[in-house]
Amino acid sequence: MRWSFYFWYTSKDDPADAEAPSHKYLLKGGFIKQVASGIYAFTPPGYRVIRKIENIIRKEMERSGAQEVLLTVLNPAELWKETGRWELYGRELFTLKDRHGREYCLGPTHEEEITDLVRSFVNSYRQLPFILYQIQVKFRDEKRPRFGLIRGREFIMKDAYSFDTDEFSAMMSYETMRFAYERIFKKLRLNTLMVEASVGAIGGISSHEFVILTDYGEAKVAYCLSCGYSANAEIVKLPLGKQQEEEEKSLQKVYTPNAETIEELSQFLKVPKSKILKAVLYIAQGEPVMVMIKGDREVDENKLAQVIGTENFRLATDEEVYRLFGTQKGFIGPFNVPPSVKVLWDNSTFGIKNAVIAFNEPDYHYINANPERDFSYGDFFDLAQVTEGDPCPKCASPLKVSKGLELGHIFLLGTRYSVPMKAYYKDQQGEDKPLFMGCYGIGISRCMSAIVEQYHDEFGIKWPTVVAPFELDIICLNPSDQEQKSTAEKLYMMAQELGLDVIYDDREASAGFKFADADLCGFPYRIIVGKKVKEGKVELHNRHTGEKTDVPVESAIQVVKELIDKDKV
RNA sequence: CGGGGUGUAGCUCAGGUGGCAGAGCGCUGGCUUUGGGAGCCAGAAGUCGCAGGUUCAAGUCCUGCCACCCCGACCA
Repeated sequence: MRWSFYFWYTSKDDPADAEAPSHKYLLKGGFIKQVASGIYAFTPPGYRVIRKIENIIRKEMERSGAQEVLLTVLNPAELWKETGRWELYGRELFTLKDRHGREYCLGPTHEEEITDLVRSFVNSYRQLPFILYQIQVKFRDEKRPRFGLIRGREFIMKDAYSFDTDEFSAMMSYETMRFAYERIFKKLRLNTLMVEASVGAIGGISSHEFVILTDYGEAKVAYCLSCGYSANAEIVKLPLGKQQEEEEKSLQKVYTPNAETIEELSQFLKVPKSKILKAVLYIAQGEPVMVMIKGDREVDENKLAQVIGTENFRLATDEEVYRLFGTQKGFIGPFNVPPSVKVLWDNSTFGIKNAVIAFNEPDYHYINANPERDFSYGDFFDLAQVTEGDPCPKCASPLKVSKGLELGHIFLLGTRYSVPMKAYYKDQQGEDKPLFMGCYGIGISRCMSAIVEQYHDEFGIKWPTVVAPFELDIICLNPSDQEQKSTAEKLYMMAQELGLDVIYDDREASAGFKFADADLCGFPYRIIVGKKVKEGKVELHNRHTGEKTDVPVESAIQVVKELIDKDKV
């Protein structure tokens, strides 16, 4: 490709609205163009990267026996009504009507449609198992699109679905996909972590996420360096607190005006937050629920949802707190609690000694409160967010906690879709049985961002060779110099002949301009044709190592080809 | 959906207390340049997010709306 003819335009200024490195460099480097919030178009070089990622995924999917299909973007509402998801999916579903008033959605995922496809062809156990997959655009009206391609409302996804006779067979499909995913992320040069994930409201059986550790992700992952355990933080179980060995001091009532927050209380009383018992009031489906938890911990609302069996809850308002307890937030506690209030004790509160606690008296707290003597526990639950240093559920070593970005998710679904959609097969006894399903997703456009997050420096992107828009950039420093120009042209022809993905920067621009673009756009290799052509030499530059070497013109392309071939192994 | 912020040339931004619409980059033409985003000269380029209001006068003040970004709760 000759750059002077290529539709690729970079910017000298940092884009105003981009924070995450991937968002910034993809915009600045002219790989993507924002169309609306969470909606991006890909330019020719941007789409080249996407296609390379897709092809790596395709190859590994095919290798594991999955077969590619292409389902539709426009999904009729009827299918979604069969599984109840027309309502359940809620406002994230983009919906529309045709001229006859019939309802459709833009597919956010394709369990319904794939199940519909499969039930129309599969009748017998003899046809099972199999895995189908597609690469397609998905639409989700996200509450908050973020960080460029990282969370878009329109995005490219690979989604696969497995169909088996029973759970055991489905586990095999699941394992097949798990291994495929491990290979895919390795080939994409992404350093992912496989974490156990919540099976969530769908009631699946097993679920794993593939995440990279980055500040620009929204999942919280906990992992253990000594035994290798890793999981989405929301499913990490925390044990009952240890019995503290401390002399019980006498209970004392202390005037603590305006100490509404744990922070204020801790400073006012000069007591560590871990010595404070905090009461957090939620309203769940209209009913008050009080969570007692240690002051240095936060409630994990995913865990709370599991315990109370609904996701329909929120923090109580100041008025509600006052109406129930006759005092404001910060002064409520597990004493004389109205019978309508359900009290849940977090595991962390067990065994505390000489704690600070409020007993629903305005402007007063009690210090040196002790369980049994001054208050009594109720039932214990695991409700706290995991924090760094908490014990690993497997080996009890201190856990590490990081933000993670989810790139892939594999899920053993069971019969969640096949039963309501009547996707049955006849078993050997001639009986109808529901298909046993699994689903497996990879966010392809998100992977593009993830790669940039893992491979960049202050000058721009450093694409791994396997996904680089071009593997080699040939820069002719001074196109008006005939010798330089003809050398560059010759090298460009040779590179094309050897089948390299090469871009030839023949633009009329200063050297610095071309170097800056080369850095920003992230070509793994660069050949610079400059003054040294007089000595029969060009410079070879490696974007990843920063290494520069002079090589003879005749062998330059061969040298690069060998390096590229090595990178692709 | 709650909280915060931004909206002026293609891009990045400046425009106290209301008084002629600005800069840098980019773009067009010309000359000179070519190893780290070149120099000089000459130009083109605007519904100041939208609507209403206050005022002799609004980019600037007021009201409403919209869009986008960031922080929190959900998803690949």
